[in-house]
Order: sequence, then C-alpha cells, then structure tokens
Amino acid sequence: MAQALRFRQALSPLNASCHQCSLSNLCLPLAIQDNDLDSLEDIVQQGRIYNRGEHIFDQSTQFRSCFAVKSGSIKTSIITESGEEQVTGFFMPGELVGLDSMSGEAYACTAKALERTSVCEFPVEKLEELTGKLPDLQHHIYRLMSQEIQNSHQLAMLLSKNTAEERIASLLLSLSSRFQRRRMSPTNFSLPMARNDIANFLGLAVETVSRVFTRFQNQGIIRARGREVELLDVEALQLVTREFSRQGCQQ
Amino acid sequence: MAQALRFRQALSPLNASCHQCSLSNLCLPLAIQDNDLDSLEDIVQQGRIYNRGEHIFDQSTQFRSCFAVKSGSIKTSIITESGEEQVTGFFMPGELVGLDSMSGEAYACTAKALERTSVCEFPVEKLEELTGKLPDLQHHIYRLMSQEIQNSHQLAMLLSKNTAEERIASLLLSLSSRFQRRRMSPTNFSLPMARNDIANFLGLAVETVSRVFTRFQNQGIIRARGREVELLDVEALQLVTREFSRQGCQQ
DNA sequence: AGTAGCATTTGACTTGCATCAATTTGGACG
DNA sequence: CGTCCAAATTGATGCAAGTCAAATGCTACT
Repeated sequence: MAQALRFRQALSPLNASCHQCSLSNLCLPLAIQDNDLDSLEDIVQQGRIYNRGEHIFDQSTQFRSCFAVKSGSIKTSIITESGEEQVTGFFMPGELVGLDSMSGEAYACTAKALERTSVCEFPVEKLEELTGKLPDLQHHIYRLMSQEIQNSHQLAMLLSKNTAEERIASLLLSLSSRFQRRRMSPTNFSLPMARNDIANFLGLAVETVSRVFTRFQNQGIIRARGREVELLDVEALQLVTREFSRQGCQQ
Repeated sequence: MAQALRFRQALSPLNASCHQCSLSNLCLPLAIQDNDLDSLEDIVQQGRIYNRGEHIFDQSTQFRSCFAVKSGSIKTSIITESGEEQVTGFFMPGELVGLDSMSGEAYACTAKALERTSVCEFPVEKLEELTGKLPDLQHHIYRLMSQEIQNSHQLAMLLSKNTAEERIASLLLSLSSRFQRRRMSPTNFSLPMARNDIANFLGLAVETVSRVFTRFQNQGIIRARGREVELLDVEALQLVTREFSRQGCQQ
C-alpha cells in the first residue's frame, strides 16, 4: 500500500518533483544544474489545488512565497481602495507569480485562479537563502524579475500607443507563443480568461473587445466561439500589431 | 600632489565614496551594513559625467552594468524598430537604472541624460558575485527590482484607467515626493524633462499636456513657467488623482 | 429539464483626446 | 543683440473607443 502510494505520487503531475516535472525547463531553464535542482526541491512546497475563482493570495495577505503555476492559470490584479481592478498579468504553467511582491510586507497584487489550478510554492525566505548559495539560481531569478519589468513596459507601450485591434492581436499572439512553448497548438487553444479580464488588462471596454473579436472573425483572421479560439491567419495578426509602426515609418 | 588629488577626490560629490555619498541611504537604504558598504565600494566604478542628451547606453549596447544616478536625471525609453519611442521612466539621484536589462545580452532600453548627469556604475558580474555573498544586499536588489515591477504596473493602471488630468497630477505628485526624499522642496522644483517626454511617458499628446498644465494653472492648483513648477494646492492635486476612484465609489 | 444569473454580443449615441494648423516663447549662438 | 530653430501654447475639428441600453447565449444549480 505504501508502495502504491509512492508510485502514485511519482506519477501524479500534482506531486511531481522538480526533476520529473514537465515544466522544469520552463520554470527553471538550463541555468540550474542537476544537483542544484535537488537543493531547490528541498525548499519547494507542493501547493494545494485552487478552484476557479479562488484566491491564491490577495493584497492583505502577508507576503511569504512565490508560486509557480503547474497547471491551470492565474490572473493577477491590483485592486485599489475604491475597488477598481487593474489586471496586471496572466500566468500559465511554468510561469512564476509573486515576483512583484518581493518588496513590502504584503503582496502587491491579488492572484486568482482562472480555472482549476495547481501550483508549487517557493517560500521566499528559503528561496533567498538558496539563491545566496547558488549563483545560477540567483542569476535566474534576476532574469525572471527583469523579464517581468520588460513585460510590464511592453504592456505600458501597448496601452499608450496602440489601438484596440493592435492590443488584442498582441495578446492573442502572446498567448499563442506561450501555448507553443508548452508544446500545445499555437493556433488552437481556449482562452483561460473572460472577455472582461482581457478588456481590463488591455485598458478597453468589454464591448470593444467583443467587437474586435467579431471584426477579426469577419476578416477571417480568427475563429472564436466563446473561449475557444482558432488563429486562422497568424501573419495577418502579426501585421495588425505592426500596423501602427508601419504608419510611423511612412512619415 | 598625490595628496592633494586624493583630498580632492574625497570631497568632490562626483567622486564621493559610498560612505560619504549623501545618497547612500536612498540608493542603499538601511539594508546594508557598514562593512558591507566597503565591499560594495570595491566594485563601484565612478562613472563619467554625461551632458544633456548624451546616451548612457542604448538598446544596441551590450549589457554590462547598472547605474545609480548621483546628480542630474535620466530618462529611459524603448525604441521600436520603426523608431517609435516609449518613455518607460525618469530616474533621479539615488535611483538605480538598468534593472530591467538583467536578462538578455543587450540593454532592454535606452538611457539618456536629461541634463548634466553623473552616475555610479555597478558592473553586474561583480554585483551578482557580491549579492551572492551579502544576503542583505541581495535582498535589497530583489526589493528594488520588485519595486520597479510595481511602478510599471502602476503606470499601466494610470494609462489604462485615468484621464489626462489624473495622469499629470499623478506625475507631479510622484516627482514632488521624490524631491522631498532628497530633502528638496516638494512644492517648488524644476521639471527635468520636456513636455514631450511627459506626454510620451503618460501616453498623451504634447498638446494635451500643455492644455492640462494651463488648466491646472487657471484653477490655481499649480503655477508653471516652462520647466519651473510650483504646486500651490497639493490637496487639490491629490483629489484629482482620486477623482476617478470616487466616481467608482458612487456607483 | 428548467430557471436564475452572468457573460457576451450588438446597436445607437457621446466624448475625451488626437490631429492638424498656426502662433508665441525661449534658449543657444554667432 | 538680434537671429534661428526647437519647444510650448492655443484653437478648430474629427474619430476611436467609451457609455448606455437591450437582446441573446451560457452555465451552474436545484
């Protein structure tokens, strides 16, 4: 019986060790030596499973850990005193949530499961201790945080310079490439988030998102039924995201 | 002669050691023990002085160092292939530039001196080595990077949810508090950047920035002559930034 | 299976800000 | 000290996207 249990644990994606985890090369690419992975594994806690809509943490939670998404997906958002929400990101398997909270006592944002989601938990205290010992791991964390800053700058650029169509095309392409990284279809996937979240993330009204989706559909660029999306013409999408820049060139 | 030179070095703000630097408690707050400061000082290079408009680095420069602003100010921006510019931040004395570039080979943005500006240079390789040895310093860097992510999220929120007036009020208040941190007047300062940079940063047209400035002036909230700004009614400004939220509350 | 309560879509109308155009101001420099 | 060019201001107009309103589609729950 104990044998059977151990066996089950080894196979279940939810309890997979870092070594076995199919995401380890996303979550902790190259950087980490095999024996370093052992040390990391010592501090990783298998997080629980969250149902759709459940909070992993919110802005009143004391900051304790970062979380790697194992399966499912998470949205992070800032909620202002007045209840306004600003979605700051969507996180898919292999991506790390909580890096923006490494200053301050409480989390800087609220993280909510968009669907049934499982995570790995990295207690920061132990993580910092470990990165002090493993230069490669430290370097990797720096990279991830820096990447997070860049992503956010890209978002700011999108928000300040691009039209609704361009923003949505960008998001679709971003999702596409992230599905591809996980060896899933880059052209046929189901959106983990609601139209509302897309709109909020991209600084648009829901109605506008909806309209752009149907416009893209009428142009034969995508096919969308609810959350199911098929990218029919990726090149056209890429063209949309660059439309603005091309105009800039012509001047 | 050698004596005289050493003496000059010790006093000049441009060559001040970290111990002597008046900014050290901004740039490296509390976190750093006194003897740790020695180690840090060993790796810090006294950067040169940049004239207004000079590049500290750009997106084609190989990433090598982060820079702390000692005097003057810097603007960072992303320049797209098509020449579009998106200003991503303004950096004043005591603030650290380049954290967004810690992934990748080249800098993620372009940094330009807004006025005559001097910097300290931290070669990343040595910095990473040092943070591996000094947990407090490592923690501090994590904090700074995390703060940078949060700032960028705040900017995204500003861009996606707030009106022109709210954005500009926010910027003025941000500058105000940063001047205050440096023990300078929080109500009477001169903008280091042009209207153009403000507009770009806030996702507005220059004309709009100009109009909002005069509107604020007519309302008696500020007084502005070119780059010289006086905040006459800080509370009113704060009220402007919250106007949106208040409406949200009323619903 | 039926219903309640959201999420999404579609249409009609409004508006804040961009754009275009024309001055005015101001700083650098011979 | 005047000249020149870039920065800033001001005015007039148009449009992309927001808002309001209503219909339809989902999905979960009893």
